[in-house]
Amino acid sequence: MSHSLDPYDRKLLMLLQENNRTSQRDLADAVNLSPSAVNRRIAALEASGVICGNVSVVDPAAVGRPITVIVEVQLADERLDLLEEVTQRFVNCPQVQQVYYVTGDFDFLLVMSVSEMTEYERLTRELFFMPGNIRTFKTYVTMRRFKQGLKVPIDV
Amino acid sequence: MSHSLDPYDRKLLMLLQENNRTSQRDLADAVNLSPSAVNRRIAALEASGVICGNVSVVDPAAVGRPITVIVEVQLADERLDLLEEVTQRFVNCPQVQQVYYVTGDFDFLLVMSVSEMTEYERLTRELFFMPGNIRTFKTYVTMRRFKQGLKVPIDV
DNA sequence: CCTGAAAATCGTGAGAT
DNA sequence: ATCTCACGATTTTCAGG
Repeated sequence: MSHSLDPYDRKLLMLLQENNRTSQRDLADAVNLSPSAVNRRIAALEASGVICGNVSVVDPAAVGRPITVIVEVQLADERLDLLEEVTQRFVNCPQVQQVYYVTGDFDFLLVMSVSEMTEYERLTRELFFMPGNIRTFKTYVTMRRFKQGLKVPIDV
Repeated sequence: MSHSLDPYDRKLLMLLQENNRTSQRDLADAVNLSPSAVNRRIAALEASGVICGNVSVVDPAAVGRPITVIVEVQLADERLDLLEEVTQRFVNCPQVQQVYYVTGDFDFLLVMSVSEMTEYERLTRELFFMPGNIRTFKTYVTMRRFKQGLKVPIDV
């Protein structure tokens, strides 16, 4: 695989995490490289998977999904095949934005984006009450999202 | 404000949430519009804040931050000025990706991206042990991130 | 609000250093 | 590895329906 990222790559990643619409010319100016050097580096970062996506961020409220719900899920049985089945159910649900499998008092933490609590209620039936393997779940409704991003800190 | 999004806008948002590098011509083909119509709509969506960002997604492991930690924070006092102070502390920490203020057993839920547990340990001192106002916090280390995105489901 | 074409900008490869 | 330059593609603007 590709070896350690040099300071140029890191700076580019920082900038692209802020705004990936910045033109390669401006990026070039910012890091003191030529546009084509920037072009090659970005291509390499994408090919190697360091950059694993390029997306627009949509304001949930603007598309009718103002409610973010956080759910702690506790499994009944951690057998591998059952775990797989549950995971798929979570991942395939479009309202589920994030699925973390964690150590501690519960097993999964979900972040969900819903339009109203009735929608969430309906989803709980599909996701948690369905067949089996889920012992309990705990719901937390967010009153406010103070920060929500995927930005990873990158040391220079 | 901008009026309700029509089906064209919704489709565009869906596509841009997947990949905002898709050329406006391809987008135009996908939604059956002219490229310039697509251009104007995207500009409007950005101006109105429906699209609130355009970012590259970086693989945390590839930049030396393989560990995602989830923290439940319980405050000692929910006085507004203290709350504000704590919030700022969380938001300003680069390792903190997400800050949710929630109802229920605890007050804040944080998602953090760190390089090692020692880094996390150091951050707990800055974030939670500092002056006052934090009663307790509970740490959950994620063994696996099955899904991590900000994609909002958009109904057509 | 759309289309279609013109104008400006940008991304990308070739060749040289 | 890099840069410069030139070409092709894309974005953006503008006239007209």
